[in-house]
Amino acid sequence: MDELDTAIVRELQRDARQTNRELARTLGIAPSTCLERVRGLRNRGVITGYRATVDLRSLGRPVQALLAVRIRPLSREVIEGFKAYLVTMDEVLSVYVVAGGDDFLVHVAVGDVDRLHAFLMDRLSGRKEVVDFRSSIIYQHVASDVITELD
Amino acid sequence: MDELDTAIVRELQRDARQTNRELARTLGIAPSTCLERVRGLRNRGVITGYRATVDLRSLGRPVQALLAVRIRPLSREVIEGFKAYLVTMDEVLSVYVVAGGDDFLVHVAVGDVDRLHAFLMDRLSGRKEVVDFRSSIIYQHVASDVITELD
DNA sequence: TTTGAAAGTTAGACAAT
DNA sequence: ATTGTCTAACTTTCAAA
Repeated sequence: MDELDTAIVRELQRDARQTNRELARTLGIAPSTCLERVRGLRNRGVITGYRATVDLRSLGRPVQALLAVRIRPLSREVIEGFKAYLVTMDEVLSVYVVAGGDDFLVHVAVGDVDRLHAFLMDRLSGRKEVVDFRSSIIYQHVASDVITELD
Repeated sequence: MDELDTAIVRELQRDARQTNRELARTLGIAPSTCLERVRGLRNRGVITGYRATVDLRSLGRPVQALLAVRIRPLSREVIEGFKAYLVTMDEVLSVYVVAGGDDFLVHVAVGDVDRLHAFLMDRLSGRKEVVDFRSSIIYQHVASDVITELD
């Protein structure tokens, strides 16, 4: 991860579909060099993929919530099982397994509040391992699109 | 958003760097048609961008946490100001403005626990509007890479 | 809207440095 | 590791259906 790698990672986070030539020109290196670098970053697992980002509203899912869930018993099996269950559901965008008061934080997006309620009642509260949960409506969500090394 | 648009959005979330020809072949349409569709989705704001995803560990940021922050007063100005402050900091990956007990949930990634502590003490607890916060270490974070319409 | 064909551009491989 | 060159593949435009 020298300066060049850092710049490539930054640029491809900004726009993953720019051409290799364009990227090379930005960095002031030959396209073939650039291609080699990008391949290296991909192979070393620094770059893990290339994804289109979408507008949840356009997909008919304007209502987002964060669910703080407590489960018991706190065994590896139960945690993995519940996590696996969560990620199978289309409503779920993101699952955080956390320390502290809560065990899971689950980011969901649905069509409306009724569907959120239905999700909580029909898919969550019925689970044996779920002993408690709170749901918080998300008013705004901002994600930084370029992640860099620190310092 | 007909069936074709849905498929394009799905495919480009899976792999944003596949060629237009490849995508067209998958969908069974002509490349020129495919290009037109993709442009449409981009212009209509359904697809908001194309981003490389990165491995936080490779960027030297293996320690993640979720910070639940309460701020006062809860005015639009203070909320926007605090949010703007958060997103300027490289440690911050994501900011959720939420209803309920907490006002903000902040996803951060840093190099080690010392730096997490330093962040909390030096950048967060000093702020006038922050009346309380809890930090939870994230053991695991799984994000679904393909977001679809529901039902 | 969708398409095929044409023209211009790019990706990817490779030998040389 | 980086580069220029080469060929095959690709993108993009546009006239026609």
